[in-house]
Amino acid sequence: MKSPKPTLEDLRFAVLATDVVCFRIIEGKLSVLLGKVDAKSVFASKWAVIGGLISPKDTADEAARKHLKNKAGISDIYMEQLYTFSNVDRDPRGRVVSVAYMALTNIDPRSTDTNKAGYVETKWFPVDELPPLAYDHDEIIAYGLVRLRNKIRYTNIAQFLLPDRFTFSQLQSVYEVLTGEGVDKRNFRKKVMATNLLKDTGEVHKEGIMRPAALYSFTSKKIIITEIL
Amino acid sequence: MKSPKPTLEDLRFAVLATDVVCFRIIEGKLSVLLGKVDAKSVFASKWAVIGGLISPKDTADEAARKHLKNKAGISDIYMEQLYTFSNVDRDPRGRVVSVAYMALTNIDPRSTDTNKAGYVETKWFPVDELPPLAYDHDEIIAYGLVRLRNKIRYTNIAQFLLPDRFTFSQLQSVYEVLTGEGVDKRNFRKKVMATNLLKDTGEVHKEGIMRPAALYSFTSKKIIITEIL
DNA sequence: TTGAGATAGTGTATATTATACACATATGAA
DNA sequence: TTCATATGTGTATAATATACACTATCTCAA
Repeated sequence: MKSPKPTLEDLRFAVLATDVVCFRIIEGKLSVLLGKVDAKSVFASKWAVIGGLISPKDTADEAARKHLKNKAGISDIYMEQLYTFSNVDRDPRGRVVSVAYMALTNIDPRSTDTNKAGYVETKWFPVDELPPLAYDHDEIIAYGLVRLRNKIRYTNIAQFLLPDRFTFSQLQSVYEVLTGEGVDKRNFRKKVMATNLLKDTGEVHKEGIMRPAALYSFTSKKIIITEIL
Repeated sequence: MKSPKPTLEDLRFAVLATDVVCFRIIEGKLSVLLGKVDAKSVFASKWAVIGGLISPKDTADEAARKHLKNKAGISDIYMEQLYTFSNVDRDPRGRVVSVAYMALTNIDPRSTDTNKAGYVETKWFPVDELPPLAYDHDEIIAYGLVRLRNKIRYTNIAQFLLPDRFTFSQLQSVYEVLTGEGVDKRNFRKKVMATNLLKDTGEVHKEGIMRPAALYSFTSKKIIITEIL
């Protein structure tokens, strides 16, 4: 026997959320920004990636950017959609479907003008030293890691983990941290230069007692797909 | 001034849907399965990819499979999530967020045991001869096309567009249709064989008056990532 | 002023991989 | 038996990737 036709309310059963896996390389370690969950929550004292509910007037993208801004003081950041997690029991409080994003930055973009809707505390954790995580956020972070580690090889997204102008050593370091393997600097330079993704700014980077290094920048902020490594 | 705390009903504003871009190669043309929208709809006489609402007990994946089965009589098909479309006005009737999927098949898997909740008619259309489409389904199909055309180059998903056992010519044809460019059959064979994705079944394919061709199959149904073309 | 310490920057020889290319083979039908 | 049709195979050359080590530029301290 068929059940009666569902009402509109039956269909509006789910709360929509968004979660943003924000990556940054800190002292040679790929790290992710987490927020400590409020003590009143089921997941008290666990950590979660930055996120929250989507409100009626926002797209998932807009909601993701708003939560980054309100809860972590982050704006103007590279962001792309990862995957939508819809397991029925992923949130013990009820049905929550989450559209996950990945964000990349090279600095700590957090400012202090966050409202009180956020986390007890936000903090960057190296991806291989993660604390206990709330919800299915381990799965979400793992998904982001795979995406990032693949995409670095065939797109120009490395730029979002670097300052606007950077040395070849800095660029190479990003690749080594993400792939986990070292490369010969002469061969690395040849490969990267062959892609035409970089331009020499003519400026040099002076720091400490070392020989100054030429500063490069990416030619395009748009995602360009081309084999690199 | 801040608005009052939203109620649960305020947050459960969206209807969740799923849309499946189902691909199949028919007579050398990459084609997609569409359903003609009911005459009572705003999009009457337009065509849509197979999909529908997600119900409370289903994940997006489960909902996608159920709609394929109920509305197009399709089951046991390769499927992967594409992207979630959340534009506020993508459905003129109200807020509908859709989790899009891509499905691949080699035959017409439609059976006639579809219930009446479906479309006026379902039909395969070559991707470069699409009829007027409902909602943002042009965008969804375009997204699926990009995914498929990229993924064929570095995974073993070509298998889902082929029968279990296939000749090298059939395999090469899949690649040529999807990439839009021809390849030398000796070089193609070398590249594919180097990946170890295929095994010779020992059997041969006899058809018509031609020399029989050896039948191959993929060694794994699981998605394997390895450079092919 | 000179040498030590630190990182930047460069070229070549060799191995590996990709490409271009043409003919003999197996089958059924006439 | 020969014709039509699609199958199946190898090699020479070009292009690309890899391995590898020294010189250059700067600051600081002796």
